[in-house]
Amino acid sequence: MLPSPSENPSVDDAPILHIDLDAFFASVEILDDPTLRGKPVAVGGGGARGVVASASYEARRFGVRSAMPSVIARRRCPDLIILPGRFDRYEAYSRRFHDIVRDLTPEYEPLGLDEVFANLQSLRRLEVRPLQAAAGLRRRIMSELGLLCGVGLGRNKLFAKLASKESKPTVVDGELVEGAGVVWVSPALEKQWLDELPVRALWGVGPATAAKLQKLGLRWVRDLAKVDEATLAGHVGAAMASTLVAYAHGEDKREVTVDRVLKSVGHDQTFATSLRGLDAVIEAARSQAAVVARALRGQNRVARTITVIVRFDDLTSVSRSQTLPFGIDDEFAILAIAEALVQSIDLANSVRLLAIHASSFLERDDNNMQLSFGLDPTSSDPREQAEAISRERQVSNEALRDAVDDVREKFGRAAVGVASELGHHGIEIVTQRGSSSFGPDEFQHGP
DNA sequence: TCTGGGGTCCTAGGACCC
DNA sequence: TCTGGGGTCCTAGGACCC
Repeated sequence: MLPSPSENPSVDDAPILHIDLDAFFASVEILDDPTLRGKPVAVGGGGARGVVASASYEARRFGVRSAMPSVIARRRCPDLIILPGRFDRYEAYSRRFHDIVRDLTPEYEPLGLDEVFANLQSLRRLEVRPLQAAAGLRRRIMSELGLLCGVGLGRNKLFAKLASKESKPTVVDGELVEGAGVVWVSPALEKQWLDELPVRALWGVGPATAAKLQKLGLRWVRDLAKVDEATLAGHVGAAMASTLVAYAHGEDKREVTVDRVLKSVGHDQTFATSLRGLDAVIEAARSQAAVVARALRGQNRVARTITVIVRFDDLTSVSRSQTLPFGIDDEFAILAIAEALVQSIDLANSVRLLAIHASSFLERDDNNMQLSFGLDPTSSDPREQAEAISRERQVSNEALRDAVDDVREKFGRAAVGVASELGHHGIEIVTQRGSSSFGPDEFQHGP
């Protein structure tokens, strides 16, 4: 599209690097099973409601793309091999990918499993040249992992990301066209790049925003550069307007953030056949609560907020959330709250998706302190330890029961027409089964 | 063609406190 | 008697990214 200058930029002209593994999930599957090489392969849900998460370039030649419904993908490519994801495997590759980036610089920020931004500025004194560093990364990722990737370089995240996209192979008329592998947006060419881009190419502009912009007659990034920000804000919100106008002028204040803090965990499940009725939904919530609890404990976090999301067959969604004065990480505690939230939702229509999310994290140790009211559960005195733990358990169960009552009071259980089924069912689950799960074995005190 | 599952961020309104 | 703003937290919904 655009000529890359033959210069060799310094870190000052190309401080930000973006690297993106090609067709990551599909490529890992092919590495693990070489008989798949050269065949159209996709990773994703193969069922009626599945979508493609990753497609090999062989599959892309048929028009298969990620986020495409599998039904459509199969129609375009009848020989498509759709594999379920093996995320443990992808995570293992991702860690090795990050290790290679870390050898270049510790100042990197992963996005998902297959992308990384890196800040090269600290390499200035080492006289590292960005183009050589990028080529070195590609060589190591190929020789050590067997994976292809594209690298973009630019003055900020905006240009680095646009450049890495440009570096990739593409499919033109069903034929694969090699990419450059490494692309640098020189500061002198920034304006030229932006002028040729549709608004949809900008980070944060999806289908909905693109449609709004289109209505305003804004189709190209160069159009956005001329628009009045206050007017735009009236249509897309203040934050979006401000970022879009900045991007259109080539400015991007986003930094490379090394240690992002996790803010929520959750589990979503789309059912092959939609669920009908409260019992079926609660049964599904039971296994989801266990998944969320495991994830929380894996992160050594407890969550104060539990959110339940239900999506109906017409794709409308409703959510209910409850914030507790204390954190939880136990599956029966999460289920007790989730169950009360589910009961507040009108389930007259069948449910295609159920999700449970946990957020507002506390450090587990802070939570223990809060719950044990000054007693030290790590005490060397076994009696104090036992009392602290039993206080914790009691407080948790009482507080949890109060929280469940809060949900019911807030939403009015009679209003949803399931009052007769409720009784103290949820609470009994908590006290009978929750007490064992709140027992001493479940607590992790100290190191 | 009919839309997953893991997340992040933004907005707007209401409650509450000072 | 009627009426302040500002700040923070919570909730519900929407949009977006990989």
